[in-house]
Amino acid sequence: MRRKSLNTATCPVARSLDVIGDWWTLLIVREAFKGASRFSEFQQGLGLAKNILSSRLRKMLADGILELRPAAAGGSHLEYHLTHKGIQLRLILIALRQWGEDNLFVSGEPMTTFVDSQTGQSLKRLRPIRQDGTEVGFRDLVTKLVVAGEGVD
Amino acid sequence: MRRKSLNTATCPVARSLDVIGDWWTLLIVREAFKGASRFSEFQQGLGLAKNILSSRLRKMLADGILELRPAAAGGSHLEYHLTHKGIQLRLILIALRQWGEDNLFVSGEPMTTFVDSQTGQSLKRLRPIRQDGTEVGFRDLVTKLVVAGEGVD
DNA sequence: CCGTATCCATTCCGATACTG
DNA sequence: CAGTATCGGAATGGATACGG
Repeated sequence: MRRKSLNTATCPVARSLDVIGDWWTLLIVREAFKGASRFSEFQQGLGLAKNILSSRLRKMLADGILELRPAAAGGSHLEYHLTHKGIQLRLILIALRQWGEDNLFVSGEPMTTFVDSQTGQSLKRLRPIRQDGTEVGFRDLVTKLVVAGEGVD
Repeated sequence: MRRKSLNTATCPVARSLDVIGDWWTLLIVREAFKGASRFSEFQQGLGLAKNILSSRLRKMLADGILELRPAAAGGSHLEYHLTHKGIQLRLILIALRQWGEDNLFVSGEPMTTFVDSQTGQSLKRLRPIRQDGTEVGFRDLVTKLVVAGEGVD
């Protein structure tokens, strides 16, 4: 039987996973951030089967994460580009990356990391902070039911 | 054929997805943050089949995300608790949550959100910042190859 | 209450061949 | 180059029945 769809869940985590919670989607987004925009670039960068890539790209277009745009340099071609919604996934990639850097590598292994292209500086670890700028402790978060669109606090 | 394992990739995003990149693992972590620690609590909170839950819990134990501890209140029972490695997944949950809140709900829908249990304040959006505290623009991130354990910049 | 074992349908994924 | 079509093996997921 098909997995339950989570797209009506009240939990945003569940809905997010329903859209991007598979192995390839976020890696496609990663490639897009690295500059990939064509079918072959994604395929070579990821090494996945073409039919899988095809179906993922189609789903990501439908989900509004990618959009098709004519090639920049006059080519009569269509390219896949991140939408605003897709660009915002960058935070999730950074969170995944930092967790992986801190927990999945042993000292000495080669590893890629994000650096600022201007200064070469690396990034600080992301931290959850309250509206007033103070930091939230590990266990000090509770879920609360609100109505979307009505500013909380 | 089995999906390629990504656990030797140099990209931390790929390795992270190899460990937590399926639909249930992060939801189990979410339940654990909400206080679930027993098999039945996870099962009722998520509504997934018991065999799936069983295999996921086992894998998460093997991956060091959960650990078994004797029940707090003298019960002769074992409970699943997040390890430090598991607790650090909180950032990923927050990133997923904020993306979902911003992109997957229409105004008026009921939605859960994180608030600070002390003050009731909601959280600010996560932001990537450089070591010097300044904010990084959307496209100003490049991946760079480094060696794990050697501090970058 | 805590799982494990089995069964079955669906999906995922890779490989390959093929079209425009 | 950019996909689509098809195949087969493996994994996923739900339901149920069963043992500790």
